[in-house]
Amino acid sequence: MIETNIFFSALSNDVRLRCLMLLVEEEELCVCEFTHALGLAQPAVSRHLALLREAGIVLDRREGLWIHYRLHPDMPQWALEVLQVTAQGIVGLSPFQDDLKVLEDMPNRPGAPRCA
Amino acid sequence: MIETNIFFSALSNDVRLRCLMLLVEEEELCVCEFTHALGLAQPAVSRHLALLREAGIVLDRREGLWIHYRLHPDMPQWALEVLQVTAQGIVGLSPFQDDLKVLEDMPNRPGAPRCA
DNA sequence: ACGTTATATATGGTATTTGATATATATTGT
DNA sequence: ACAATATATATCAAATACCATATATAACGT
Repeated sequence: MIETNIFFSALSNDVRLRCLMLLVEEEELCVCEFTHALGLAQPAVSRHLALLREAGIVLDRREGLWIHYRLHPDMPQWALEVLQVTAQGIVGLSPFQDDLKVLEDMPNRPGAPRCA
Repeated sequence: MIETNIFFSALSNDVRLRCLMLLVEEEELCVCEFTHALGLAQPAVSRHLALLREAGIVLDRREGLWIHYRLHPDMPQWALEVLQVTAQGIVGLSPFQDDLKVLEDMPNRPGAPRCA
């Protein structure tokens, strides 16, 4: 990822920022976990994740039917720090706080790293 | 400032991000310094600064004919950290690096805190 | 090969953002 | 009161982003 305007416009949408805040906390998530946590329709989530992927902010990995997303390991250090600093600042606020709670209560999570 | 989408969409424009990166380094600048450093028309700069003001990211202060802008002191800590981390990451790249150099070489700067 | 599940892409309508240009406001000096 | 300077706002066309809905793809089990 190179262009700062693409990076920040990616963060400027609520749905995408909520997805990223979840990824800062949760390491790796599949689409069904995002749709469950955010309470949004699958095409909406998928389209926003596609934009994050094209921006180089997330990386996807297919495993059977599931596609797992995580923060892109090649993201510049400053961009990762922006995400982490933002998460520290807003993770206690709505709707981000609720998203995490809903995700943790989700039944039958696919890969489910247990949330400490 | 409260809404994350307003904050990040403010940063998603090149002109505004360049203004903010200058403010992270320079403390306080007036409009003529922005227009000189960025090489843009006054109305363009003024409108972008207005947007930053409405978003609560900068604060303006009139002194005679000049209007000085600085980072808003009431900005949430995490937002300020986002700006600082971003500056550390990109201040060495174009066009941000050049903006600073052009500003330092500007003749007859108004308040001009000398740049260390 | 067929159905099912998980995810992706396409489409169209509407709203927002942008850049360029013109005009307005506010302050100072005379 | 007038001119000059610094800055702000208004306007409009073009581009972009957004949401909702419909459709397509890809992998798996039978």
